[in-house]
Amino acid sequence: MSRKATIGDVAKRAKVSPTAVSRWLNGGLELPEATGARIRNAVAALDYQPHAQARRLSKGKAEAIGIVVPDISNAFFALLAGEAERIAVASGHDVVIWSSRNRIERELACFDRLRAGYIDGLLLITNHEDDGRLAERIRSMPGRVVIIDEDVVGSEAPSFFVENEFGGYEATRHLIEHGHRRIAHIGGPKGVMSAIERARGWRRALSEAGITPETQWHVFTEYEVEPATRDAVQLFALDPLPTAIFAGSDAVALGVMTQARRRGIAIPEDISLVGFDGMPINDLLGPPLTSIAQPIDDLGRRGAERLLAMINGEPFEVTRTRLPVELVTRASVAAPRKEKF
Amino acid sequence: MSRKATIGDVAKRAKVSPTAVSRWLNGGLELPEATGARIRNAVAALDYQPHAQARRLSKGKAEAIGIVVPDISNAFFALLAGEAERIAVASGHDVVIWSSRNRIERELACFDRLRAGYIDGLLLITNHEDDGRLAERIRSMPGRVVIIDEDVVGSEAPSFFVENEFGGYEATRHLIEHGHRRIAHIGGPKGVMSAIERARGWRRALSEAGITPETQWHVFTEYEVEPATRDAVQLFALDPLPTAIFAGSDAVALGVMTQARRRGIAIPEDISLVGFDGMPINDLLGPPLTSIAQPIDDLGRRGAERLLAMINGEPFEVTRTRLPVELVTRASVAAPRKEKF
DNA sequence: ACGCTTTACTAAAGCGATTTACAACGGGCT
DNA sequence: AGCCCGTTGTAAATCGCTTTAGTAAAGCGT
Repeated sequence: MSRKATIGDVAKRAKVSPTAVSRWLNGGLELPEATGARIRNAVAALDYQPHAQARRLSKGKAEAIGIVVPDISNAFFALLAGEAERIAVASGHDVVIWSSRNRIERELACFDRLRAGYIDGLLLITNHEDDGRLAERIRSMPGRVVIIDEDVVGSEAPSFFVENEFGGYEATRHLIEHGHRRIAHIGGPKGVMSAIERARGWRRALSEAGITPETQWHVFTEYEVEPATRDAVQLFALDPLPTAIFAGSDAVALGVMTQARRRGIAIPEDISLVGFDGMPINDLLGPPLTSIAQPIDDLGRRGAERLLAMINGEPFEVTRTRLPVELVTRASVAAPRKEKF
Repeated sequence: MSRKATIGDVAKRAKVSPTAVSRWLNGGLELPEATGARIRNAVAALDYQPHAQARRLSKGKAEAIGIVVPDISNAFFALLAGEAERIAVASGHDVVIWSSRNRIERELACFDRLRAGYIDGLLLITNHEDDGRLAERIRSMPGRVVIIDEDVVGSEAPSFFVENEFGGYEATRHLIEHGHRRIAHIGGPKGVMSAIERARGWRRALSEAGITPETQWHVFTEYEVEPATRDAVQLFALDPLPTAIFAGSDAVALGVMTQARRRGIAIPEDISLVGFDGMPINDLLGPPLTSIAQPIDDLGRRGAERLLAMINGEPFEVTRTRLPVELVTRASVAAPRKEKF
């Protein structure tokens, strides 16, 4: 196998200078048809492709963006990343995906990649509370970072969230309308914006209905199935049991379902359940899961578009966009059992 | 914000040559503690990081691998890619993920990236029949490609598959043992190895039980929920209905479930169902889905390990490894209803 | 005091593109 | 004839790092 053709080889074959080839290929030089044809033929004959690294070094651009997600094998993030990837690839950028596994060191490492020029910009999706280091890194790279889905307190970057408070409110309203009053909430970690806001919506709906939640009705967990399964135990230890549960994400709802199944508690007959995310699979769960649907595609798309625009020179501006959510009713909610007094 | 520090700045500050800095940092030069400390301090003071593109150009390595999946937002591929990513990152490589959306042009484009040096190696996961172009590209880049999960006919590369035939056989045996005899199969596309092998296992099990499948019992679809939902219609048009269905993947089984639900057909009471993949979510479906579990993590891990080893100079060798599968029984299989004659 | 080895580094040549600045040439105008 | 200008290019610098091939100085044995 012969060495890969370089621009010099093409130039030699087309009997012009490398400069001419480069400029002609990149559209910076008009040449008579005959010369153009010679270059075109040489490129074809040698199957020439500009060397990625050399080009990047010269241009000072990586033509790539990074996406940091807590875990790419989580369907929600896979969906989000998939959409962002689609947008980025369409505009000629490569996409490097990192699973941070919620380790802040891994997230910080991605910023090193950014500084080192591996990528031109970063789409950041976190899942946990920042200790200040992330925010500092984000501020240090203005115009290079877009935040999606979950806030990083004190950061300054364009960000795209959903209406978490309203979603929590709607979910809880829906349960109240079905006659529930003992409505527990198992949500994301303390200190995380989405968890705080969703819980706030839950409280507001309860309060409007004249219900005062007991402290133990609110359980904190992580937005993953395993931890949620573990922490859901606290819900099932309540006496009396809640008649309904608002889960802070669909993954958390999956944890609740797992735990309910283990204990022979039927959903929705014994306990009603509402999730948050609106994953496509919800339709097929047992039972199909009522959930607050997020516009996942929009989050990914708009985040990616904004990042690419900034990379291409759109002025840096700190915006915080809220995208709407929507209640999707399925079969995991029913009226509570009649209680005996 | 000042310009990023270069190796020259570090050298100046540490009062040595750039060569010394480079070699010392890369472990190619032993220096007295005092000099080392000066460099270390300079690096820290300037917050120096080697420029990614320059380093790559110099070394002739991208320190990155690519992963091509049909669709990253499909949970199976997300799981696979996630595991491969973990391995690659652990060895200091970046991971570029492409969703091919089963368009062969997009897959070919990834090979251009490989040739252009954007990445050092490619982990290829396809889902469809090749027209020969993929195989040719793979052959043209020996030692740079590893194939996972699905064969590319005529390619020459290390590959990791699962025991599809045995899986199909086991799934069908399981149904036969429950008393089923009218067992249909809806599987992946014609011409795709996994689909052919799984169907072969299905046929063998039937044949051993003295059952001759009718032609219409075998429906072809794609390994995605949407197409499977559409094509499952053919199964429900059969008269008499099959009492059991072996689906070629869990996504296909999801399609069957969707269609059954629409028609008010109960699983497993009216029809039993077995899937293939063993996705974690199967536990929580309605009903929990019996399935042939693939060692997804192993596929991703071993594929990535092999690719990295080849990049690091392990001799190129065409191997085809088969990983074992395992029947995981859940609630989607029951005995067939008694028939009236 | 001489040559040899070891220590502690460095100069300069790449890597393969892009880009800036400039040059040769022919033709039209005055 | 001399000048200008558009066309058709080219030479050389640059991006920031790695790496090959050395060199200067110190140490050491005899």
